[in-house]
Amino acid sequence: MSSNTKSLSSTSCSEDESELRRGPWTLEEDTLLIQYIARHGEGRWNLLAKRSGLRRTGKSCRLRWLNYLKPDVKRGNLSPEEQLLILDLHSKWGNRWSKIAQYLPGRTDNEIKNYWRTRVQKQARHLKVDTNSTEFQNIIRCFWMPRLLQKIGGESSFSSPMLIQNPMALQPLDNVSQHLTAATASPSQIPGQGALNMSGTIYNWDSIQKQNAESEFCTSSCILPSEPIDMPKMSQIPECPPSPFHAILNNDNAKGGFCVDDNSYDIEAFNLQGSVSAQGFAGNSAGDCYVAESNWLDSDFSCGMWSMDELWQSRS
DNA sequence: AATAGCCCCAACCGCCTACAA
DNA sequence: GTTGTAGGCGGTTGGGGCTAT
Repeated sequence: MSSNTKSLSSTSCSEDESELRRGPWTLEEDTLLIQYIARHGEGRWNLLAKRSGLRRTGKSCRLRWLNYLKPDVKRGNLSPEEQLLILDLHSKWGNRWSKIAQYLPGRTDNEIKNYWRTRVQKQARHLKVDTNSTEFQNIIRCFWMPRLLQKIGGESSFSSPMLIQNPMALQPLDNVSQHLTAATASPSQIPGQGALNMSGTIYNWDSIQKQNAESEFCTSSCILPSEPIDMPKMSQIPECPPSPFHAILNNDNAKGGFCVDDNSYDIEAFNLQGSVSAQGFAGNSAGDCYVAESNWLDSDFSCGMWSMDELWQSRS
């Protein structure tokens, strides 16, 4: 959307020279703002608004600069890595958009917020669940995030500047490193190929992919586009491990299979066939399978493959 | 080709916090 | 301690563009 071509808001017809402008920014306004900041720097937005000649509020100027004009603002679709980060960080911090945005260079809190509302919440609506519900958290952890991981791993080389620049990002997943053939290293030591650095840990994508490839039943047929998730049943599924990294990477779970279609890593593709391998869902009772966030790594998830029917039966 | 409905995102709003006077 | 101001944050909205019919 080109905001420069938008017409001004409803006040434009009776616009007085002294009135503040609202609505979409024009090219002239953008230029004024950029030039002023180039000369005087950011900050003191109300002063900026007065002195720059812009008939805007300081708030509006700040927002326009931070969300649109700032040179390092990244445009375009979020990469799988970025989506993964958002999902993971949101599970930790909730709607702390600005905090989440700190770990995605070039992305604004507004953009992340929009992503969450338009993509993630949309899916929750379709599935008739609340985004804060356990069911939806499970779906994200057990289906969406693994898809993103697979997508990331499937790309030729993983050298995400985002993750490398933000060693604190994905910190909640630190536990995973204990179960990986991981070596700590500074970012400068990171090999160019096949390694993901999180929290100073190198994750070897080759081994990740190998494990996935070895996973039983991990074919595209596991998840078909024809049958949506049955949410009433889904809601009965015991909570799965907090992190998909665990399910995918943990050797104990190598038999498990998340089925990922390289071409549809977005949540739009969340559909299940009658039989689904959902590592971490399994267990003879909710108590068997539920593992608290703090200690899931110590628990035994090696429960093999379960069909959805088995899962439902196990819950009954 | 026309149109209705949906999607996306830039921008606004209200609230909160920090800080200076 | 109180008040005013600025900046930041999360929630919400409006409208242009896209898509399906």
